[in-house]
Parts: sequence; structure tokens; C-alpha cells
Amino acid sequence: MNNKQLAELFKAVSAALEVKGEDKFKIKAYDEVASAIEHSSSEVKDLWDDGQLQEIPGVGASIAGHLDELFRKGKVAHFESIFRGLPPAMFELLNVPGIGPKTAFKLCQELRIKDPKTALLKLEKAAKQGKIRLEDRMLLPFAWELAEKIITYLQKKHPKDRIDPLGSLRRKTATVGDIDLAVATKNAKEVIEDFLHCPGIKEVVVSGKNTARVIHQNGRQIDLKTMEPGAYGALLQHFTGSKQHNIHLREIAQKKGLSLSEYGIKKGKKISKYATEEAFYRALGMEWIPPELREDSGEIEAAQNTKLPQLVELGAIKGDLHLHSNFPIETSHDEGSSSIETLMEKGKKLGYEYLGFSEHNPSFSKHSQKQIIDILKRKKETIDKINYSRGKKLLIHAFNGLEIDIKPDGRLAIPEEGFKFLDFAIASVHSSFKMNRQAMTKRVLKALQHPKIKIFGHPTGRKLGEREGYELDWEQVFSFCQKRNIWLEINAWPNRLDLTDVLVHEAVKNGVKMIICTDSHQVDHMDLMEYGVAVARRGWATKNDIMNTMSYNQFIKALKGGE
DNA sequence: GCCGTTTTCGGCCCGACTGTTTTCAGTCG
Repeated sequence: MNNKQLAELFKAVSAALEVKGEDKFKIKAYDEVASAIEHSSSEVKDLWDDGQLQEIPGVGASIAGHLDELFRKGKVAHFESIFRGLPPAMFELLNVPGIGPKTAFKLCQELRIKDPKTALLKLEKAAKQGKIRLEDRMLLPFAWELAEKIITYLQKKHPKDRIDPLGSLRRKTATVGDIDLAVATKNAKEVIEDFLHCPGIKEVVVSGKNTARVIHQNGRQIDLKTMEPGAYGALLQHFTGSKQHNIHLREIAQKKGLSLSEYGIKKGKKISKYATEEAFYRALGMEWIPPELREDSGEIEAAQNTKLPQLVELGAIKGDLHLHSNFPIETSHDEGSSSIETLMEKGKKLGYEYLGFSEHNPSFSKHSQKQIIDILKRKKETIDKINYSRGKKLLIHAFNGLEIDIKPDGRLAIPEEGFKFLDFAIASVHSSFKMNRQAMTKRVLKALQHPKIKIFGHPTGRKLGEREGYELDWEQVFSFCQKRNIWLEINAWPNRLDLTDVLVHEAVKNGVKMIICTDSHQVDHMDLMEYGVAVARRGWATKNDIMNTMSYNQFIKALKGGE
């Protein structure tokens, strides 16, 4: 059972307790463990192996005992008795906004929903036409782009007001629900009026003195909240979340006799206002915490001890090593559509010192070995020519890379002789995703042994909204990569964002180096780098953890160092 | 069920919205 499944289980236990009218603090306890597991950077099963279950925040003797029973016997007698008498289908309904445990239980009874698999369908039918909106979240880059358009529009009209995104958007999680924005202004009325008339707004849902909600023509809901500048810090902090982060902060405040809300910090009846988040956090005795870290995964303790990491920034990135040009490489996967020259020009504009052209390997089944080698040789000649023609005053260097399939047996999909044309290669899994954890780990580690492989591409293989990643023994992968100096890719492609933030954090703790790449198939995709950087930041990565923050001179040494 | 330099017992985050059970329970962020 992996962390995701465990988190689901604990959420279900919490919901079941709620339906049964158990003590609300017991419910909260299970809920908090669910959340802690969801954000845990270690596999709970591994912690169990090492006898460290109580390292998980909120896990005490009792829950540790249940987990132990779960891993030993595959089920927990206590949980089974909690679930007794409840329809399994109700837990499927909990993902629908507005439906909590009690409503889910009632619906299952009233509508006679029994089968978990068809529960949502049945509910939808019952709810006549589309009154119930199933949770579908937006990929971060698209949400960000939409928010930016509105912010830009409003900023132009109100140049002196500060405007920020809120919630998961500001924390830059991989997917975002609704878009929330905040404005610090003395002219709330005018700001809201302009908000209602932003281009692309289809419908006004509500509009009040300080807040408004609209529907964008793409169907997304956008909320705006305004606050006087003198009290803006608390609003910004409150609605940025995360929920767990805020709960933890309020517990700390409570112990100091303080009470936190979106309006400020209350002591007795007196409320203090804060213009900035910095002042707000300072009043609680800690450093300002970058939004990307606000998940209650240790950032609050770090901020109290002035031990927050210096997170990597977009401006520190010096190159992009995973680019698919339109070089005719005759691959069976997607080819890029922009020329090497076009990508080089763009790289220069972005201030990079080097790029890596890492097209997919030539199709293995449609070519003879000799044909593959010929193609690879031609590509090397092309790259050499480009580097040479730029003379000695190289503004930007082109590395000759390749993204090579890891076949199911762990072999790499080009003949050994082809490697000599490459400066480096990325190894990626593009097939047979459903192997078990042990077999998949063996497969991947075999591929990563080749001296030309420097990067493990999109390591979890997940595609948001499409499929979960394959299973890997991360402890083994981290240990291997750390020893052999293999870099894990943080792939910035919108529906990948892979490594995940949680695994980045784990990699950082294990001293494993990473590299942020866009996987561009077209020149404009190179702008997606910022989203990869966001994932790195959410995983506590500093400049030193990320290889492509190195200057060209350092980087070329690092490339050769591993051979 | 968890947790602790104010507590090993007695606490456990805050405010707002929604709908309809007009005084509150359920849900959310």
C-alpha cells in the first residue's frame, strides 16, 4: 500500500467516524494523519520497516499499532468495525465539492447507491442536469496564465494597488482548483467594478462591497477579495494556506494567547493589523515563509529557527537539457517542430549558456542498427557544425544528447556503438508501465548504469489527469543516483511536473542532484521552465541541488566527471 | 486519538457561506 492509498484509507476512516457521530477530535486526529501521509516525503511502508512510524506527525501509539497491523495482515480489524454498516460507495462521493461525510452517507441511502464504481454516475443522473460539478482541477501553467491575464488587466487600471494570486495557485501546486485573487486597495468599489468587466468574464455570480465572484468563459470560477492596504498581510496569508499550514500557525498563536484570522491577530478583544505577510509572520516569531513551502512539512519549525532554505530561482537557470528539435531523427515518438537554430536563439534570449538537444532515439524496430548509427552520426555532425560556426566567442553551447527509451528488460534502445556520438543521454520509461515495484526498479537501475546516461527523465512517469506513475523503490533509486551521480529530471511539462514536489524534497534530503528541463517540442515550450522551478522550490531545493544552475564551465566538468 | 518548558489531563483553528431543520449543522478554504 503506497502513501496515496494510505491517505485515502485514513480519510475514509475519518469520514466514517464522522457519520457515526464519534468524538470530533478523534475525527480530526485521523484527518490530520491522512494529510501528513499525503505530504510525507518518505513512504510510510519504509518507515514501518525501520520502526519509525511515530516520526509521522500525528501518529501516536494507537495509530502506529493500526498501521503495523495493516502492513502485517493487509487489513485492520478496528477499521473494519468502523466501516461496518456504511456503504462503500459513500467514500467515492467525498470528492464532490459540497459533499462531506454526512451528506455522502445520506445520499447513498436515499438514492440507493451501492456500487462504488458507478456511484458518481448515479449521483450525476440523480442530480438532474449538471448541478453537481465533479472536481476537475486545472494544470498549474494554464491556471497561472489565466490569472496573469486578469492581474495584468487590473494592474494597468490600478497601478498603485498590489495584486496577488491566492491559494494553491500562489503555492504553485501542480493542479489548481478555482482561481482566487487578492487586491490591496483603498478603492475596493472601483477595483471590483473593473474586475467584473475584465475581458473573458462570462457571468457575475456575486458582487459585494469587498469581494466578487465571476465565471470565466472557459467555465472557471474566479474570486476576488479586496482589503485595505494596512491589513493586507493577514488576508494574503490566510487565503494562501495551505489549510494544514494555517492550522499549525493558529495552534502556535493560541499558545501565545493570540488568535489568527484573515483580519489580523487578536489578543483579547484588541486586533492588530499587518500590511505585509513579513510583519504578520514576524509577529508570530518567525521568518516570512515562501508560499511554495506552506504545506506544514517542517517549514514552520525552520522559520522559527531561521533555517529556511534559500530556494532556487528561475533566474539561476543556465541551460535546458531536454529539447526536441525537428532534426529528422526518425523516432517512433513525437518529434519536435522547431529547428535547432531557432531553439538556440531562444536559449540566448533566456540568458542560458548551454542547451542540450535530446530528441527521442530513432525507432528501434523500423531501422537496422547501421541506420540508427548513421542517424546519430549525422546529428552529431549537425551539432558540431553549429558549435563550430559560432566561432570561439561562443555565446551559447549546444550539447548533443538523446532521450533513450528504457526497454522492459532494462536495456537501452540504441546500439552500444551509437553512444560514442553523444555528449550525454537521458533515460526514460515510455512503455510497459504496469510492472511491479521490484521489477521496475531493477529495470530502471540497469539502464542508469550506462556511463553516458546522466539523467533519469520524468522519473515517476505520471501524467496528471491521465495516469498514475509506475512504482519504484525510491530508497534504492535515491541511493543509486547519489552514489553514481545520476541526476533526476524535474520535467516542467504541464501534465508531468515530474519528479513530484514531495519526491524532490526526499531527493534533497538524500543528497541527490536534480536538473530542471522543459521537454520542449516547440520553441515556445522553453518558457515552461518556471513551472519546473516551482516544483523544485516546493521540494525545498536550493541552487546547489539543481545541476543546470551551473555555469557552462562547471557544467561541462560535471558531465564528464561521471564517466 | 494526539500531545506537552504553563498541562500525562484537558485541551484540540477560524470565520464565512449555504440552505432551509429560523438558530444551526455541514462544508469549505
